[in-house]
Amino acid sequence: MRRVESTAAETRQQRKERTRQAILDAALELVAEEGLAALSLRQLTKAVGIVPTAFYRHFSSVDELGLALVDRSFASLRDMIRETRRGNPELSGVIRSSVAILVQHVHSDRTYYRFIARERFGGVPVVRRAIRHELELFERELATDLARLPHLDTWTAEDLRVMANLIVNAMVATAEDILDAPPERPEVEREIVRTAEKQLRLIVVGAANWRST
Amino acid sequence: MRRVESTAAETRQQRKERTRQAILDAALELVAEEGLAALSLRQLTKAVGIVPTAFYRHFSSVDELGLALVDRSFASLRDMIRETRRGNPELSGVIRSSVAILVQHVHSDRTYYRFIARERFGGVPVVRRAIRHELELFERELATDLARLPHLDTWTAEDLRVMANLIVNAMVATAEDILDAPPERPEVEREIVRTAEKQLRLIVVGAANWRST
DNA sequence: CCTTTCAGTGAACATCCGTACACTGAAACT
DNA sequence: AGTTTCAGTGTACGGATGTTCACTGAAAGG
Repeated sequence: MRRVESTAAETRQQRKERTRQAILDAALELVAEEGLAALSLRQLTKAVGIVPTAFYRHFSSVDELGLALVDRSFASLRDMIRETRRGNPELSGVIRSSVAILVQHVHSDRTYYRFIARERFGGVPVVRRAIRHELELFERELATDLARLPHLDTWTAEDLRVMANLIVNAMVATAEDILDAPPERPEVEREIVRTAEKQLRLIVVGAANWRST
Repeated sequence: MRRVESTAAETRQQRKERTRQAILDAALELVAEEGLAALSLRQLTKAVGIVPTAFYRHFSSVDELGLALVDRSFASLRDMIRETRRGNPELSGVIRSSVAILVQHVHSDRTYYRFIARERFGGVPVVRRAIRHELELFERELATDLARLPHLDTWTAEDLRVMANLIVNAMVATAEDILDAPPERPEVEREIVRTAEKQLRLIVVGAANWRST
């Protein structure tokens, strides 16, 4: 069982994992066009280069595939928030840099964010619920980060969650806008970025003057 | 051509229109479960009670059906904004009443809002673009309404659009939350309403103190 | 009264779908 | 060396899919 692999090229587990990843990659491509509900097992396996029945060696159902895609996509999102956290904690630059990091991530992991945006409301129930749950965890993380900001350290946990929810919704919408922006017209994307920054600033200003009215 | 209908019961055009509406109704039901991309023409026509080919007497393609659904759904949304406009213009109560009207509309026209939320990001490209366009019009309307509010009459058109966009995104997310809330637990919905109200208030407070920081 | 229009019919089609089943062959283990 | 495991194969199936075409029959128009 715990033998060192004798084959020079590739062990069996490695091959399997490689096929699994190939399935996930192909699924992300196909889902981007028609959505998970309209995903055909046959064209998926054809894109991977395996026979339809071989799919079941890796996933017991399409729903399970969907959940794996949720995991994979949110791993990228967690990378993003980690990177954002490393940035400078000054309030002035944090908005610009956060949006910039978001844009960069959306571009490099385009298929992940397309998947999340697509299946968040549209997907199969079990996948939609999984995404919703992950976004909730994400909001909670964001809320604890927000609590460290100067004006917000006296806020209740609930108010922080409400604010985090608003921010996450705005950022998801921003991500989808960027995905839909024509690549040959960079000024459209600049406009989206400016809008996102203004919205974040509006929220922050609102937070700074909260309960003062 | 312009004869008064001689038949007592129903004229031919009326029958056709009735079938058309039945198709739209059935489509809204089916789309709620799996999305427009996974809609089957056969089960749709079976639900209506007509033969598959009869569908083409009303729509030349599924995409066209989708666009008709967009029209129909946004007609409901326009009713809503009209109703909201009629409300009292005092700032204090406008948030609570707006959210209340939203909730009421989402409940009575549940399938329309489900459709919009589902197909906004997830749908067939042409439908997604149509929804995006309608939401843009809606944002523009909202922006002109916002311009009449006390603190906002000096704002630039662009800033108003940015704010309207943020509000619309938050409200769409709220609508979907309400749709997903379990009907047997009204306290969940109350929580969603409270969150939506707080978010709107946060935005309004931000707007009131805009550029003052 | 005769003709036209046209919403809906019903059979037929080629194609794609998911999945069951027995299989192969090489890697992994004893 | 012999055995087991198992990722991937290949066939075959019953059923659902979208679209075609010629049709029916009642309402609308002349």
